[in-house]
Amino acid sequence: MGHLTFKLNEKLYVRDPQSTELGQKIVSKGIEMIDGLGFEQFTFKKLAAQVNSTEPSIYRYFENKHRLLHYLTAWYWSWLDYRLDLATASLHSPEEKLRASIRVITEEKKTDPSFQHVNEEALHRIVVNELEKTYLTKWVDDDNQAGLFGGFKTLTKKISGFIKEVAPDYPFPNSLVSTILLAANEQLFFLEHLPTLSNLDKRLPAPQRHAQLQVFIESLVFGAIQKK
Amino acid sequence: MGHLTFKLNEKLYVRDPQSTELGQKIVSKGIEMIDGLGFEQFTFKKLAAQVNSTEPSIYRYFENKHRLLHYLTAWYWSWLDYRLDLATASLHSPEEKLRASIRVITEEKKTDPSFQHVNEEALHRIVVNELEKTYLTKWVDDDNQAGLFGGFKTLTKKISGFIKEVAPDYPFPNSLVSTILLAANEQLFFLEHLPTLSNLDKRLPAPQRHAQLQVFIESLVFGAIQKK
DNA sequence: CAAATATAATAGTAATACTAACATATTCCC
DNA sequence: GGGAATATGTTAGTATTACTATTATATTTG
Repeated sequence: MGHLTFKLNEKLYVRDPQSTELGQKIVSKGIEMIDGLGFEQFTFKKLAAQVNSTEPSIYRYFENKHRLLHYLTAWYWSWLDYRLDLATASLHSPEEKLRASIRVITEEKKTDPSFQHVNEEALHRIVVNELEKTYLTKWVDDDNQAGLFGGFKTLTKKISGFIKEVAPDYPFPNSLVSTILLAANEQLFFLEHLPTLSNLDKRLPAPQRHAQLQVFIESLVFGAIQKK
Repeated sequence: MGHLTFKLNEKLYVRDPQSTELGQKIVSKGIEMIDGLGFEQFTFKKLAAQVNSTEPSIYRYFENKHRLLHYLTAWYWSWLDYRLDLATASLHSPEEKLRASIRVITEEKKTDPSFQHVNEEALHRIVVNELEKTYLTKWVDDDNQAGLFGGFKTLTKKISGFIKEVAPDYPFPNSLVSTILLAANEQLFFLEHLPTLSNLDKRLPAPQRHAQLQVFIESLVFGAIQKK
């Protein structure tokens, strides 16, 4: 339990939070607090109080709260990538791998005992609610230059590769994958807050809802590439 | 020229900006400035300077800059809805209407002489860059209660209606429409800032790019509902 | 044990997102 | 034409945020 770590882009932090206890507390409490308060209400001052430290100490790990959000989403994409590898390792046909990818994307996210200090359920809610805030900023191009979106790109490329194997002539594999990666989260958001924009059923228990989501995303992917 | 107006939800503003000159200047300069600066860098103080007025005067029209963004996106959805009606009025088959809807969604947005005080090109860029900020907030549920997302819902429902006519058995018409409404903008954003996440070609001139976007969205919609 | 390193403590700044209170200008209508 | 209402302007102020600088104190390490 808690024996794995991801090597994330060094530009994501000032000092690697995995290397010290304070750093780990910043990450795990940071997840808790962003999940609880929402990103705009979350501040390093409040976080400092929760980890029994001070604002300047936190700034020694992350340039600002925005970079912390980047770090968390990058971690999330690495985690999905890892889960994708686990789910596809034993599979052979690209179509099976594609189907497994969609399952990984849409399945309910449960806390993974392989990673301490990270509450994946809370982290997934953060991704659903805040992901877009990592790139809808005036720094997108600089952040992209720095490689901060590498995790998202890696995952997109991997799934896109399966699509290319299944349907080599489909002209929009990357667009399709980036669309479903976002849509899966958007639909969960709409389900919660703007239910008329979705056909997922809030009254169903979580596993069924995620099954519906999976069917929806499959209808997009396999429909677009014409394999039913 | 400039002879049409939309009746927007009264909760979007404190005082109707269409009713006075200052109000109209706030809207048109607001569009210009949010487009130029980005939403976070845009402030009522800066806007006040541009319209030769003062912060408190602007607060008499909009509760805060967030509500102004709501107002602008609501206007945008009303405008698309209006263009959708124009584009489908003469059509008869639901499939044609659906195809026309996708064209309206994906086509290049040009300034519409029917509406003064609104630069639709700039407004579309704002929607591409800032739309999500209207709902990814702690006020979503209150804002939804107040009906601020009515425009988006109306448009979704209308297009969803076409889908239901074409494919009565497809279980996710609303999800499909909300997904493509967002995806069309996301892909334009990625094209500009994270091109590896898209297959649209930045080197192509705008009309062809929008044609590609249209083909991509058609592949999603007609693929999902199984009509090619 | 000294030196390096990490953290804490304190204080301060510019900008933001407002709000209050009051003055003035304009228009509406009797 | 005069008074009332309405819209706008003026000035000033507040709490919070997102930092930064400086100095002091632990703690680890070689």
